Amino acid sequence: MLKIQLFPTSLGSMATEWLTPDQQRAWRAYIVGTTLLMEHLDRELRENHGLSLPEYEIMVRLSEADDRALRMAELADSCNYSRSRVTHTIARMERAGFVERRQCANDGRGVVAFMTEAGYAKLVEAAPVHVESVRRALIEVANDEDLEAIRRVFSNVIDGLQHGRVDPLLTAAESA
Amino acid sequence: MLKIQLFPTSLGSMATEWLTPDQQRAWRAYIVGTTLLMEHLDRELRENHGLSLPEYEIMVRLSEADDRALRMAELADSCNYSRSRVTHTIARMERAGFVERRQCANDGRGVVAFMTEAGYAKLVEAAPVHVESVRRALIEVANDEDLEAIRRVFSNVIDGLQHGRVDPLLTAAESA
DNA sequence: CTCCTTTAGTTGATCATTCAACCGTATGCG
DNA sequence: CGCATACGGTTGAATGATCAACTAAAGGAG
Repeated sequence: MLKIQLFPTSLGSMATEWLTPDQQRAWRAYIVGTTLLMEHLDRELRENHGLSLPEYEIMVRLSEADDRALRMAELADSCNYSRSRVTHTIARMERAGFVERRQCANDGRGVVAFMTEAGYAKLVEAAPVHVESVRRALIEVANDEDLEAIRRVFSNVIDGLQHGRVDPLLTAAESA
Repeated sequence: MLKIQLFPTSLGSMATEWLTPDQQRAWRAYIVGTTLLMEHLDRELRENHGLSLPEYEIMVRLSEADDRALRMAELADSCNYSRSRVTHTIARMERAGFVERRQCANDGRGVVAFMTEAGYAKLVEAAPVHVESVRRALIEVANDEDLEAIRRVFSNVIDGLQHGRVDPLLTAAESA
């Protein structure tokens, strides 16, 4: 029985390079580890602080911005979330009292989201616990070289995906 | 204006170690890179093959199993998905004709999901393209040492989270 | 053997995200 | 100046995931 595995075999018509066993192990560990890590961090935030991980990311970005405020599009860009997602998430956070929206002063199209005092207090409460979880789950099981490799690799991933060096439509055309 | 940043400051009552700048950069690159990578891989599978990333993961696990079949609980464990999620996802895949469910022969509680010929054909079609995307987006922007670091770190993450060495309730009790 | 606890999987309601369409505003070209 | 295009953000329906509760089957203790 032929099994699909992500290393060399005569699968498909495409002259494709499959992953080596080492590449495969790295990929699988990354996928499973990331699934567990995100679920763990999200569950802890929700149970202890009533925040989801995306809400936490948004609050971090707002807290770092001048006047704790960002345009919706800037917020979407910095989190790499869709504008629709940010609109829905900010609406929920506004209902919870963590954020308020105001019209942009110099661009009638724009909306600025800024963090309320309640939101800031919530982040102050949640951040130390969250960072501790990140440390225990990831930072403490890696050494400095490992972390530098992660930083370098995922910076390269960002470069490739964000700046169009990996374009599936383009690569499909090249193969044609 | 005090900004929340993930490195040392007098935030919170907990005697917490914040992340160093290097740790912070690794963490941020990982979070943003992972968000982009998952969105990219999921979008490509959906647009080109009508599969979501979780559905693809499930199909890979089934294809690797004896007789291309797994119990629902085994499937949930191997993907690190909840049983409820697996039930809903398998129901959708069954409606699409990629999977069939049967009663377990020697345990009346159990249900076995196995891949149909149509499902297998779909995976054969999708796998080379998906692997190529993984190669281009991640493997090609890392060297062998980087990949070994990723494998080691995320294996450690899995160990810590899956085998109870990071237990938020326990760590909270220890701090009390 | 009976009964209680645990396991396996499902169900349906709710929530969060995605998607396409929409509306209002800004910009730039003819 | 008017109009067409692009931008910014929102909306609501559809989809997928989560959650708590549920049912059926298995196992073990008394």
